[in-house]
Amino acid sequence: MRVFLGEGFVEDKMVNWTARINASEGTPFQKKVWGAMARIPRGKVSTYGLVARAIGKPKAMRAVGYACNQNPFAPDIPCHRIVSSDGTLGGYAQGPAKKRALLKREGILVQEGRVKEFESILYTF
DNA sequence: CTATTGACGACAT
DNA sequence: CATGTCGCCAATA
Repeated sequence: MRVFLGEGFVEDKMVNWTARINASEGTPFQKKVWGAMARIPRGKVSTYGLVARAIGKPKAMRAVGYACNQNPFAPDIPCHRIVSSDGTLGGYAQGPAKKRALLKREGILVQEGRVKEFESILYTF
């Protein structure tokens, strides 16, 4: 099944976020980031750089981080599943403990600041 | 317009 | 493994 921009998952259910994202206050760039993030399934993680690549702006990983920080749909649009390129946790608006808790609830463990089995659960779009 | 700020990343040391 | 540097980009002041 092909997954389109704007579609994603809440829990395990596929949801189309397009209308809500478009109606939000975000800038065009932020809306693209949120739409891409929404596709990351439960149990997987991705990275700031991969999201940047997925929206056609491969060098905008820092700006992606900023857009994550502004995500008004968290945690349904799962910005907590975005981690750093080396598998370390990266930041979170509500603090690293919250990010770890959300991931743990999805079966993703963070040990010594690094996502367990990072390479094998990486979502690359 | 310029300057500054970040939930970054690649590379050097 | 741990820092530091530099490049990059969107948002903001």
